[in-house]
Amino acid sequence: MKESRKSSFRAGGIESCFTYFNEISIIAQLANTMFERVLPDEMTQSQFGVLNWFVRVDTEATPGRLAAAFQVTPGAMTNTLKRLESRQLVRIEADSTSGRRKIVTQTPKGRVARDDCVARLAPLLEEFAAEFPVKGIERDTRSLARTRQYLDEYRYRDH
Amino acid sequence: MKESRKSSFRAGGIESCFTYFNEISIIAQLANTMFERVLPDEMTQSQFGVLNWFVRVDTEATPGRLAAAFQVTPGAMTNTLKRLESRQLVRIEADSTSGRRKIVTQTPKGRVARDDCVARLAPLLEEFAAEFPVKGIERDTRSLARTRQYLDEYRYRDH
DNA sequence: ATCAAAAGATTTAATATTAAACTATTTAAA
DNA sequence: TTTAAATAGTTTAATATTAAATCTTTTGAT
Repeated sequence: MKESRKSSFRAGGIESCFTYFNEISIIAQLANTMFERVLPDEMTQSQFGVLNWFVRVDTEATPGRLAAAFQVTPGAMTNTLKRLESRQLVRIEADSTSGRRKIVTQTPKGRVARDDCVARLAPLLEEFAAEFPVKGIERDTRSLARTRQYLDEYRYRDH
Repeated sequence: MKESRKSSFRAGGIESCFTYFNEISIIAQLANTMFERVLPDEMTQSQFGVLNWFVRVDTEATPGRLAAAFQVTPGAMTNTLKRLESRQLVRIEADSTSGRRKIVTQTPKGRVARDDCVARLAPLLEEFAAEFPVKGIERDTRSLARTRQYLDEYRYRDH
């Protein structure tokens, strides 16, 4: 079971970047699994994400804006919103100013559900925060934000 | 369209960590989409991941070891391997030393397919590397590796 | 030696996501 | 004003993934 063998990207910079994105995607997967394990059974990450968005970003949104914010297809967002609506955690209404738009808002019940999720997530994050100095996390976050911004802009360039 | 409102995690450390994981998961999603766009149509990230694993880590593996390495369920890996096998990019054989294990290896054709993927990915990474100093990326990677390690160990603790 | 439990892999049913087709509405150019 | 193109959202068909059930083989306790 020998680990670590030579790679095949020629330049070192490329190899480093590849490893970098690799670590990021593994962390995302592990954190996702970890979070989903403590969320209520009927609540997925995507659903929580939407509920939390209404607290962190804005009080209302169109389905399209949410799809863009979470980088999923419009169809995926239709599905997520329908599930949230069926449990009355969000309200979906016609936009009076435009017949093709809809307006999504969070219901009080949705806010309660979101707060419950946050309460379940908090201990995990607290445990993590106890292990890693906040200063370092914040510095890393700033650095990650630059990468995120780069990728975000990249996808609107021509390719 | 007002962005950025107050959060609701009480402690600042928790909030910072939440933002941290949030950035990571957004990057993972964007990078994944970006990578999948340049990979050949019939090749998914998961499939490339397995092919690349054989170059980066070891020349043979059991399905279970691969499932663990990629943090997916055994069923998901069965599916991925069957698809790779159907295109003769990997070989799946019985393990002579154990009747319940199987041994997966990469075929020469699989290695060629992997090299082709790397060639397609390289320009993207090169462009990225040109924008971000390698030193910084490597420092961030070390930091991320610590987080990954923490999460990796976390899931084996009792909860 | 026997047998219960664990381990490795697969199958099944359900869900989430995507790409692509489609419907309806709005915009803007002729 | 008419109409072609663009925009917003939904639906559909296919795929990837998961959890749970199942099958087989191995391990280990007695």
